[in-house]
Amino acid sequence: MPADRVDQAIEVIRNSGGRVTVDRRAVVEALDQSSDHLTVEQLAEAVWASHPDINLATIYRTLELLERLDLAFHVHLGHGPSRWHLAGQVHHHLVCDACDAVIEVPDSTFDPLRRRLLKDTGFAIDPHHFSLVGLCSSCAANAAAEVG
Amino acid sequence: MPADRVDQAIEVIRNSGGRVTVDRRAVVEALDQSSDHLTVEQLAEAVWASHPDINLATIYRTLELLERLDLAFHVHLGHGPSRWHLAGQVHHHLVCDACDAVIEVPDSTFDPLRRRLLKDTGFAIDPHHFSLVGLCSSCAANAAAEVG
DNA sequence: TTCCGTGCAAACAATTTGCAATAGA
DNA sequence: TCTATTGCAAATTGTTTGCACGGAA
Repeated sequence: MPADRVDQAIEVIRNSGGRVTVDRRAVVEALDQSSDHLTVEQLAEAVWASHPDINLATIYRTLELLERLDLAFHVHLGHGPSRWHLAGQVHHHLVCDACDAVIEVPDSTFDPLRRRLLKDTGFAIDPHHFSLVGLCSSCAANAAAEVG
Repeated sequence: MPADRVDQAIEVIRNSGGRVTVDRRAVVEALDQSSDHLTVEQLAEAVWASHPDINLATIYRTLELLERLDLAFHVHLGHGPSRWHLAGQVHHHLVCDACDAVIEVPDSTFDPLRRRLLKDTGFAIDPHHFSLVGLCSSCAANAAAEVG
């Protein structure tokens, strides 16, 4: 039975020479327990639910550390602040420009595009840092209704 | 012979009820003459080359106006400030995470993906506001060399 | 003449940083 | 102990806004 994601991440921090602190564990736990694509503000609130005294700068610095160790990643979804998630199942985000809904799609959806871009331009899409803006089905329907 | 992009944009502003000012014309001209995907800072420098007294807030407000009239658009390319371009040939951007190179690809490259997402999720990708992060061919080669 | 557009400076949001105090290993 | 980590407050960056003045229509 493998240790959970939190313990695994803590081990990576320790093995990399970093110190395991209460603050760092709290940030990793909050990331692990919350949904995907949290803003730093949302993450901070989750952290503060159990550890109200952890400083916002510490959360930023911990996220920076986690990203350096490939334990967490951030993406820019449309406008607004960046959003964070623990490493795990790779997937991508469709962000509705009208209602801010986030739709997740599996990485494999992009395989044909990835192959084509690699062949045409040599460019390798980063599977971690990736989002598309547009209209979700209901907002697209509304937009069509307004025009028509 | 159609009027150029600058005159066309000015006409749209006038017809929409907006006033045609020296400042607005200067911003449109700078956008027209410069390369695509300018940051506001780069745009401001282009504007200031001929009109040093135009205020930065005015440039921001003009860009907001142009976007409202579908005359210009901004995209978020990877990290950093947003980047602007006049309406025109629709294309997309591949941004290298390592060297910040921007590679343009035609809109048609995304047709299969667009059809697939529309079919699978009903999501309609916005053709204007779209970018992919990854590694350009030379940086990907370097990364592979370092690992291997 | 009538408002729209502008300059200016201040507010703002997200994020980063310097430095002294603190606490892991 | 020794130095990485933290708290705090201030600095930074990119962008927006309030308000009084000036200029397009």
